[in-house]
Amino acid sequence: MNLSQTTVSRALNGYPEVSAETRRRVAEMADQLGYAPNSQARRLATGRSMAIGHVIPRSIHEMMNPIFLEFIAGAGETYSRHGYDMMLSVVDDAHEEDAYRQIASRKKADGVIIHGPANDERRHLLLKKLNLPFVVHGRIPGAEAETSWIDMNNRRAFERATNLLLDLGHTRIALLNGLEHMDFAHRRRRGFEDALAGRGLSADPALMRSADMTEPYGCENAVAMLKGDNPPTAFLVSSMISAIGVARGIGQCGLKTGKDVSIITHDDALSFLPNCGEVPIFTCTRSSVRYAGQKAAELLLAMIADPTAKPASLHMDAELIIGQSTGPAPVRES
Amino acid sequence: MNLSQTTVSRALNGYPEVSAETRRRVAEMADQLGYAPNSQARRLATGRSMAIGHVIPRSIHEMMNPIFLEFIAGAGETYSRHGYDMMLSVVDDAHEEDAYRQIASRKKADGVIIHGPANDERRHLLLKKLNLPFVVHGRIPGAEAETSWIDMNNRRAFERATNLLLDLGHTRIALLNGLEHMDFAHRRRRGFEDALAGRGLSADPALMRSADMTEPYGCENAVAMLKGDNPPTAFLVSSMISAIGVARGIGQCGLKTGKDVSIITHDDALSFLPNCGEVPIFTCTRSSVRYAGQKAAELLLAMIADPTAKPASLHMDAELIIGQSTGPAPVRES
DNA sequence: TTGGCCATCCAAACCGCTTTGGATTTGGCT
DNA sequence: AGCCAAATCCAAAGCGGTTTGGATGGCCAA
Repeated sequence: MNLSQTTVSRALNGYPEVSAETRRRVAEMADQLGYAPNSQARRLATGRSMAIGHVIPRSIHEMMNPIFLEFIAGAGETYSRHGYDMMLSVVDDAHEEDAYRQIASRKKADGVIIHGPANDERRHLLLKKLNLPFVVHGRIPGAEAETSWIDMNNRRAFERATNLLLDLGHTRIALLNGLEHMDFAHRRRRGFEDALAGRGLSADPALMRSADMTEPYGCENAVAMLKGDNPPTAFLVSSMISAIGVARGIGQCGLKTGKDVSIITHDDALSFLPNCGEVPIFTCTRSSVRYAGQKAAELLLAMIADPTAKPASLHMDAELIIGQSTGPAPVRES
Repeated sequence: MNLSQTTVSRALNGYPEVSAETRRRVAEMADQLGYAPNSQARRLATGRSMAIGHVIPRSIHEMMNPIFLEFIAGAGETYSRHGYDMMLSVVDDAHEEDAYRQIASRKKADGVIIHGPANDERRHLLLKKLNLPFVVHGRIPGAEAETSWIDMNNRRAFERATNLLLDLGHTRIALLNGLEHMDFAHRRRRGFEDALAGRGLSADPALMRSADMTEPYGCENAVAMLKGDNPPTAFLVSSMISAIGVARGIGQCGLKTGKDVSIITHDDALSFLPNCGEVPIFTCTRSSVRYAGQKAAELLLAMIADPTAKPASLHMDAELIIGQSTGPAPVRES
């Protein structure tokens, strides 16, 4: 070959100051020798780490669940398409801040994604101080205008779902929500309450729950409510997994889902929990979290490419899809 | 301060050639200035990338499921405890090999974990050629002795589960397995068949399925089999998610799980699908995949620390836990 | 006092790339 | 032929650490 390091670098990185012929030869050689530039060296030289960080607290709750993985998968596709790496840090809850600080001070990533914002979110303040670009999956209450985020319209989705149930004649509607200190759950609850209020009804606290969205959570609460007096005729559930539990609970009570008791669930379109077919099992509000991951990544990469740009966000509406789990409210026996 | 770069480096990295007093001052200053060594530079200088790679094909199948996330979470804990980063690459199935090659040639990671080995696995050959340390989550048929791996005893778990059902009087047992081109599913099937053979029975192909372990997969096949002639009285299922589907299917047929029809499922101890309590919902073979992740990471880090060491592996037995979903075979009506 | 030996600390080389600022060659035009 | 701009290519200076091979100074035995 006999070419300088400079030329090889330029050839490989697509700079124009190199003839097509030379570029071809370099590429060929590199290919033949299995050469690829050492990424640490390149990162050091360019000052960009070409990686996006995701900090996930170890605690077993909402976060550490399949929804998160699906999001990650979506984001990961976008990253690799743009030559970025994805860095996951699993940390003790107590060390979450440290993790962000380290990413910033050691330059481990060019940006991060904030997962699962809470009502009293603070991470964005730290990241701003650290000057680390970020995108929020969800929204930070009170910081919507000054941050980039991607979120579905949780309030509206649950408002529409509730309205559908009301239209079907249901008035005793239970809400099995996620943890309401999380922003998304908080909004969903508001949508639920708004819809009820729109019909002059008000939510019955006895029919509302807020917890980690496991399967047993759905089942146990469904059974408890159905066996109580003045039971609900419909359930609005925050996740497919819990909805499956609710369906099980309904079955345990000797009732039929979609006939005696209706269910609407939010469906994140998880690959292992398909809820499709001509008539899906569950009536649902659906929004692909994988797609959200892709878009969040795009937003973040754009921010990194142009740090002067204004914050950009994406607000998506969930589809309301009719499945087998809803029907008219049963006529009151009395 | 007025200390040389050398001294600072040594102080921070715990070398002995620096006085306690100086070390203290350096640490204090670093802390105060929020200084931490740039990781790219350090990596370049040391030649170690201090990261472990996980390549996950984008395809939506077994892999891209919650089990994977739980494993990742376990591994991630170990990594961060040892100062390693976790690098995830989500790639097109067709580019999986490329991803490994890149990791090796660009020195993106010091080692990788192979997920979901198949019956005709080849990745380990590539990695050996690339001289990239790796640990297999699962086992590679025919390469058990020459690779490091961590796996549960799939065959034995399913053999024991089958024997339990046989002891309860079940003879028509259905197997809803994962994709049998995957090693783990293959072994589970063997366990099932071995147990039957041990009693002079043989598996009925009409009662065996192999597919992605979704919820509907469980439900649909349960219904189909139960409505067919000569229906099974018990189901052996490869995942909790499908087992939930099976339970739903049983309900749809107007039957009672644990009474009319028994279920034993494998339980990976996923956080969002707890199957515990005094008497768990499902009788199961249980093995924590999160723990497997921790151990796999430890194995890999040890390999990296001492490249001359012989391959080490960990073979874990699953617990067989009695829950509510099993009971004696119903007496045959005839 | 003097030499020797630690305990400390430091200057400089190096890790493998990108990028800057020239140097050299080529080719078109007058 | 002579000149200039464009096209190529290259040497060397970083990037921010770690590591090597001494220097320096203090302390103790001879």
